[in-house]
Amino acid sequence: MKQDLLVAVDCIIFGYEGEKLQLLVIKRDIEPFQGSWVIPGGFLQENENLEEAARRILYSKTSVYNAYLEQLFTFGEVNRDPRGRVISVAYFSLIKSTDYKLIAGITSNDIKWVDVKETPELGFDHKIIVNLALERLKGKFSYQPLGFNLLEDEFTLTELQQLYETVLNRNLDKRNFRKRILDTAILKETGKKRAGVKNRQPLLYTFDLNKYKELTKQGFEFKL
Amino acid sequence: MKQDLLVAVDCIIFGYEGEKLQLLVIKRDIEPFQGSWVIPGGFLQENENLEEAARRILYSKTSVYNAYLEQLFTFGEVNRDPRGRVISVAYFSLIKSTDYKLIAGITSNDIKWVDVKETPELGFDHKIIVNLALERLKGKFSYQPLGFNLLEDEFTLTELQQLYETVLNRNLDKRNFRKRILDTAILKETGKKRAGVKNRQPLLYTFDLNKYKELTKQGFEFKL
DNA sequence: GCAAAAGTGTTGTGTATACACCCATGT
DNA sequence: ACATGGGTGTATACACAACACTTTTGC
Repeated sequence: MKQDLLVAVDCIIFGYEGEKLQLLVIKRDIEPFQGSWVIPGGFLQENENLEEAARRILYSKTSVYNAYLEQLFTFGEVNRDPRGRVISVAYFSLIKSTDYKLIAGITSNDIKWVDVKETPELGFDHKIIVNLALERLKGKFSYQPLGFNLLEDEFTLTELQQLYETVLNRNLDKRNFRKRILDTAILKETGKKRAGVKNRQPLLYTFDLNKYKELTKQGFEFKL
Repeated sequence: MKQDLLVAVDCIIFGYEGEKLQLLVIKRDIEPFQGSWVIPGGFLQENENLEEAARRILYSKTSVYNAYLEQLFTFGEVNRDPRGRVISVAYFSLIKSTDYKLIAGITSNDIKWVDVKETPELGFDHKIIVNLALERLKGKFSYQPLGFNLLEDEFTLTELQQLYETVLNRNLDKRNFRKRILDTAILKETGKKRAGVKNRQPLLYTFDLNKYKELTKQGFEFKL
């Protein structure tokens, strides 16, 4: 038994900065699609699992290892790659704002963040892949607290709300948002305030992962 | 570039009979796991898409071609197959009750339906795959009207409710269930009644696919 | 007429939404 | 003192959950 095909892993990497949801794209330096922007990917190695491959690719572009990572979908259209048959297992990842800033610093000509609302044309079928990732992200945001993976460890409620508004693409009521988030009790007050702002200093919160796990076990549901 | 691996497609095939959710399993006639029960699968052919492969496998075991089919997950653990590296793209499928009966008729020693609550040990990592499929099915049932894919074209509200109770694994209130289903208006009365029962004859309904599509476009949400 | 399942509304309870003003800080 | 965003409570509408009796049919 032999198959004349290859298995690749592609990563949709999301960041959040300037109240915009950002996507990491790289410029291909070889054919096919030389010079086109694409999402980072690579071929699966013999001794690695799919998720390991995704983390390897993620790390190679961002130097981030422990980001949120989730399998999205597997694409296998016969003609999706002009070189031949390539099956692509797509993963999507959420990068913390602190890490985002480091990556932004090493920006070169062939790697950059783009606002997902202004995504350029992408090589292969990567536009389709990204669109699916966006739908999934939006869907998951409504019933799972993923937002914390895109912010810094400590954040204000307003920052969190702005993130949700960006991803869900609608405005949320400030008081209702705060009430719901605080009622679920998955946030912990740090007692600190963000200083150096030109108005009242907002309280800083962290995501209480243990509390969240505990609640999840009890069949708790988060919805927004 | 060369990879020493194979891509397989495996199908979790669900049916519904006797108020039980059923899973189609086959007995392997070759090593590895010879004599074990497994879910149907096969290797991806060069000229077929992933979903086409899933349909081919589905058809080869059930003679059903147009069942509900959805990609579930891709499994790629390094040692999941003793023969070597095999990536498996899993699909799950829902078989109408009418088709179920045909398949049940051709039951042989090496293919059978089993109640998912009494699934035997399965070869490879298929138990894990089936469990994931069950979770996904349960999840989707709550917010997408998939039930109709497991019943006959015409069904009674009680039958529909029993199906939901089986899949969701909890009891539902009859009046509330009927109210909600009928309020969404995705059902059409046929005007017919099911005769030959030893009590009052229940009305028969069909799923109104067009209405459902229309409502979905308007951002309607189904929840149970 | 009896057994068995079909069919049918109302009421309370909790949840989601809409909404406006005062507070702290920097300039 | 003024501009900027932070922080807070209530009233209303809506959705969900609980609940029991009458009707039809076959035997």
